Amino acid sequence: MSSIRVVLFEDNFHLRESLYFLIGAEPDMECVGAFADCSRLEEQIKSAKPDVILMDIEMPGMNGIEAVAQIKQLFPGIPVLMQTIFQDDEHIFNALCAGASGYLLKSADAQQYIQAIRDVRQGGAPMSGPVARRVLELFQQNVKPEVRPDYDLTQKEKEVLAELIEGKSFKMIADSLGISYETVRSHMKSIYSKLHVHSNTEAVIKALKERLV
Amino acid sequence: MSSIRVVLFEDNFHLRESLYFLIGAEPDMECVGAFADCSRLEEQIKSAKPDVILMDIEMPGMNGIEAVAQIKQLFPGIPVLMQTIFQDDEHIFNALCAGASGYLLKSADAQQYIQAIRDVRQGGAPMSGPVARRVLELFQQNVKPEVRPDYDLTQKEKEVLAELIEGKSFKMIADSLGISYETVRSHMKSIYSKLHVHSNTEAVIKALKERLV
DNA sequence: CAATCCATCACCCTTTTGTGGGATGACATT
DNA sequence: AATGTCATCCCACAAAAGGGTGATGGATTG
Repeated sequence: MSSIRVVLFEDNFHLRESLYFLIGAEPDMECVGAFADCSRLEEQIKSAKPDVILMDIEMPGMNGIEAVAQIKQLFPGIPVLMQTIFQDDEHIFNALCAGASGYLLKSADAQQYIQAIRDVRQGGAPMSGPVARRVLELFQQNVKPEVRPDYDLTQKEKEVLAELIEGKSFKMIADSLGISYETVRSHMKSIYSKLHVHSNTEAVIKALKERLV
Repeated sequence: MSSIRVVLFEDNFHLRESLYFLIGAEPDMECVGAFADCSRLEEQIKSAKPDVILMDIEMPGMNGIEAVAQIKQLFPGIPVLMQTIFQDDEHIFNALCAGASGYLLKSADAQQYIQAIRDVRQGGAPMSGPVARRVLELFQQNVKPEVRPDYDLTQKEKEVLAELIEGKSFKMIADSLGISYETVRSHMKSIYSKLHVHSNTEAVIKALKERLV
C-alpha cells in the first residue's frame, strides 16, 4: 500500500512537532499537515487529502469533538483518531458518538501511536485498553440485551417488513422485491395478524422498537 | 503478577490442543482447563478458578453466547474472550450484549491470542480490527441521545407526532387531543413538509430513528 | 398597524391501505 | 394420498391517508 497520509490537529507545539517527526520517520507514513486548531478545517483537509486524521480533543476554538462531527459530515470516509488525556466516560462517549474511529490516551508511547495509525487505516478501531473496556461497558449498558421476541415471520414476510421500514409504499415494495402488488398486500395481512397490529404504521413501530429486522 | 490462569472452551480437538500448549508455553500463563463443551460449566469454572476464559462461539450443546451470559451471572468478575470465525453483526452484537470482554477472530495468529489474553487480564478489551470497528459503528448507531436534529416542529406538531408513534390513527389522535380530524390532518401536512416525507409511515420512521419525540 | 406564525377547521378529489374473501402451484410432512 | 404451509396472485369494497386550497381568530413581533 502506498504511504499513509496523516494530518494532525494538536494545539501543543511540542507535542505537535514530536508527532510530526515521529510520523515522518516511518517508512510507510507521511505527515501531510499539522495544525494547531480547526479554524480552517475544511480547506485544510481538502488540500492535504489525508488517509487518517489525528485529532486532539482539547483545543482552543472548535474542540476536537465538534471537529470530528464536522469531519464525519464533510468527509465521512476519513477515519479520525482521537487523542486525549481524558479517560472519563463523558469525553469518550461524546467523541465516539461524534464519529471517531479510535481513541488513544496520551499516555500511549510512540510505537502505540504508530501502530494505531496503521490499525485505523486498515479498518480497525484502535483504543487504549481501558478505553476499549469502557466502550464495551457503555455498549452493554445502553444497548439492551433484550431478547427479541420471534413472531414466526417467514422469510418473505421479513423482507416485506424490512422494505416497509425503509418507508416504501406497497407498490414500491412490490417493485423492489419483484413480486406483485397483491402479493405484498397478502404478506402484509399475515404480518399484521402475526404481530397483532392493524396498520402499516403500527407494524413499523413494532418492528423498529423490537428490532425485528 | 502471578501466572494468568486460563480456561478454554473449544470443541475442535486440534485447536483446543494447540491453544492448550500455546498458553502453557508462555512463562506468565497456565492453562488450567480445556473443555470441548459447556456441559458442566459451573463446576468446571469453580474448580479451575480461571482469571480469563477463552470461549468458542460455535459449539455443540450450549453455544458460546449462552455460555458467556451464564458465566457473567455466576462469575461476573471473570473476563470472557470470545473466539469465532463469525464476524457478522448478529454474532458480535449478541456476544457483546451477553457480556463478552473481547472478541477475537480465528484468523488471529498465535501472538495475537497471547497478547489478547494479557490485554483482557489487564482490563483491556481486545478485539480484532474489523470487529472493533463494527462495535464502534453499532455503538454509534444505537447510542446517540446527543445529536437530535431539530426540524422546527411546533408544540402541537410534536404532540401529534407523539400520538402517531403510539400507533394511533388520525381519528384517534383527533379524539385524544380534543381537536378535529381535519386539524390533525393539517398538522400532519406541515409535519410532512418539515420532515421532508410523504407518509405517515415515513414520519414515524424518521421520528423513531432520530428520537424526535 | 401590518406582517407572520400558529392552531383550528372545511371541502374536494385521488391514492393508498385495511379487510374479507378465494385460487394456484411448490414443497414438505404425515 | 392427504394435509399443511408458503409464496404467489386476483377481486371487491370500505376506510384511511395524501394533497391542494382556503378561511378564521389569536398571539407575536417588527
